[in-house]
Amino acid sequence: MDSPDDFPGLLLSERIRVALADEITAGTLPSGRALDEQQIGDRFGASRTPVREAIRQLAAVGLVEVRPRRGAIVTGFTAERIVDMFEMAAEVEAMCVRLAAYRMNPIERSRLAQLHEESAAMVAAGDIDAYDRLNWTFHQTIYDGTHNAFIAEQAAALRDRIAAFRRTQLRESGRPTRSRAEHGDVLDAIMRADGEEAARRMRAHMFNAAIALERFTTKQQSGPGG
Amino acid sequence: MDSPDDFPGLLLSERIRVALADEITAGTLPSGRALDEQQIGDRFGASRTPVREAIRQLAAVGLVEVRPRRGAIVTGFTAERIVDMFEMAAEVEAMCVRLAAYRMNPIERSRLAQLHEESAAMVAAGDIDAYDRLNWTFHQTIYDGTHNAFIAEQAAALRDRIAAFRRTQLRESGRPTRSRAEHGDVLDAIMRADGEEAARRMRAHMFNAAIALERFTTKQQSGPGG
DNA sequence: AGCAGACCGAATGTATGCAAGATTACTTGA
DNA sequence: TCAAGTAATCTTGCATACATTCGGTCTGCT
Repeated sequence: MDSPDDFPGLLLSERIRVALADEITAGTLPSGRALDEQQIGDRFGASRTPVREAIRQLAAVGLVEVRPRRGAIVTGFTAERIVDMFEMAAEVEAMCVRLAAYRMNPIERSRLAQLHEESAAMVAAGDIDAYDRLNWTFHQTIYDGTHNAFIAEQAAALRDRIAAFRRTQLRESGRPTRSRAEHGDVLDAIMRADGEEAARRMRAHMFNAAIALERFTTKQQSGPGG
Repeated sequence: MDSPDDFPGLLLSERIRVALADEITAGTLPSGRALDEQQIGDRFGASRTPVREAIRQLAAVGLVEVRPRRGAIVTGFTAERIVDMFEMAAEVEAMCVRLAAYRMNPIERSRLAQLHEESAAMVAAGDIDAYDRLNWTFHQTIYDGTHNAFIAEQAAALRDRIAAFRRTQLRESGRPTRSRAEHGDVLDAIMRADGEEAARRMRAHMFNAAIALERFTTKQQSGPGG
């Protein structure tokens, strides 16, 4: 897993950053684990310099915390913090869909409906990964529908940050079907340009996803970062 | 201005980061300006290492853009992008105040009202800096009132990012008085625990601040980063 | 004269070495 | 035996040196 020798074009610090991010979200590096620069450098066959840059990048995304002159530790994802992150994500999604419902042009609305149609086959086939990818496109289309590049960037960045937890919840039995149905409800409100209702339905959708995640993780006891 | 010799306790990279951030938001470093690591290091009497870290930190908050092996340039803040940032800030503030109106306990509401009372004297005295600081505390108290640590962090970070543009708008004649009156409207809705109304009023407040900024900058032609 | 290719310079990326601060362990005293 | 102070060690922060790549320019060919 720790073989940044692939991707020869990328910067060494970038490869280390991606590798560390994977290990953190996968739980290989548990919450609170101290990140020793020299040790990580040895593990990747690199010096401390690119490791330091990678750690700072991870700190910017919130995956690690750096204490000046005291080293970096993996961010502690308590259950409460994950709930908080999900609520923030839900509110941001609601915000985006409210603006998008008012601002999307007919072509954008049509594309959104088409994406929703395409997802039916994936849910029927049980292809969670494919559905998750199309799910991302669906939400990204809504972000862009706000016609606000900054909001779209921030929303996408936030979604990336909770990606590790988000993908988990789709694995609960029956969740993809209900997830798609909720998408349909949101889409319906968007088509009627009812932003407030779309926001309410999106909040409900995200709330249900969070509930599904909690049910799934409490049963499995294998959440990322414990 | 470039004297990071003050603040001896802080890390050198942090001092450079703050100094560069100031110069960017103040317009001393205009949009698109290339940031030469060696040159900046010489200017601050430091080596390239802390300069690199500072630049990466600035990239994380969106003040500069780093192209791999091609150096960093100051982010271009077009008028449209500033408008987008203000809209995002307005929506986030509205989101926070909506949640806070539902969740703040009596003590927190009382403290918010007290802050509002204290601001009256500063507006009357025309002390913009003092009012701006109390303004920050007012909004931070609302963030904390969401009882969601993650949302509070993100909202504060976003507010920091637009701080440079925000302080400018208070310098328009008569703006502090109107700003405080709008705060009073928001506070009123919070006290009645009417989250939706508080959100609407907060959106209006932020919208007015953006309008004031635009009026002020178009008259002055001295917006940060041009 | 215009364009293509190679060479050169300059800036970034990485490695290594040194200094300062923090943590830990040990010693000494009560 | 425990607590406080001190010293040793380890880690981070910074400086310096080397490697690599990108951009510009010069030259040669068409």
